[in-house]
Amino acid sequence: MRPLLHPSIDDVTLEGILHALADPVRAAIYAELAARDGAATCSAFVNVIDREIPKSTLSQHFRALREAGLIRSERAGVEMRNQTRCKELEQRFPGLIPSIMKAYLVEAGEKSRSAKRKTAKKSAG
Amino acid sequence: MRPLLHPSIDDVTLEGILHALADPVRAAIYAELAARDGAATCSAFVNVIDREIPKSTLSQHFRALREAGLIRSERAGVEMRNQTRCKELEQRFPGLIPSIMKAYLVEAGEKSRSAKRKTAKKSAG
DNA sequence: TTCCGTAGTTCGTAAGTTACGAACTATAGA
DNA sequence: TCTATAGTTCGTAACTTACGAACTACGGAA
Repeated sequence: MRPLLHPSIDDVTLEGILHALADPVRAAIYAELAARDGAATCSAFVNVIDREIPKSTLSQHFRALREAGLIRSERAGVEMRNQTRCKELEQRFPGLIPSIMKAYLVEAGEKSRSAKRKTAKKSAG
Repeated sequence: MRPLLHPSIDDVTLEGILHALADPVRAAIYAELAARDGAATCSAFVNVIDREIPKSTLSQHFRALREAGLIRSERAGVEMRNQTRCKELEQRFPGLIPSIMKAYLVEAGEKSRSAKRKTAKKSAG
């Protein structure tokens, strides 16, 4: 098992960040992590989107976020504790992550509204 | 030749934007287009990065930017005029594009500084 | 009109990337 | 030492991307 790789903040690239967050599963994981105070395990995200994510896939997503410099992971017993590197990232690219998260929430809001409309239609029809 | 496809601004997704701008060639094209006042042709970007980009590849990059909703393209005689959709995008995801461009310029600044250091070393050595 | 040149698109394919199940490693606790 | 839990790695099939060759679209000259 190769050791966890965390790039130094100076080696974090815009390209890497955008690529990592361009995936909807990773964006959901990051948004959820950012919304929490502390750290969270990987397996807490098995249902972060509508369908269940296989754990090998989830593991790859965490690796992608980690190697892009978005999160920091450390082993704690049998599980893994993950947290965002938001302070460092804010220093490196001021305003970037907050504006992406804001856009993420704009979209999440639209989705939940359109879901509600569908539910309303169903119960009306 | 299929007609140019421009998504309605409401159909523009964060995922699409991040994916489009996660490519360094497309980010460079977009940044360059955003820095200009008016529109520019595709072929103006053959050398937007250090090496020359084949025109078929360039064409695909423009399509990607267009279909992500980042630019608007229209035929003008034999060439194509491209411009950003920055005002619409600003309405849809306030602050998103400016903060990505800001981060892009942070990195571009770092690169030019490290290139200068190399040049200085060379002429000193 | 026909021919030619320029600008850009499409297609085929080779190379690269991603997703996921099966098999594995690491750790805690009985 | 055995078992259970959490996560990783590997192999492979599916998907995506890059680029050359061949094409389309248009303008201008003859």
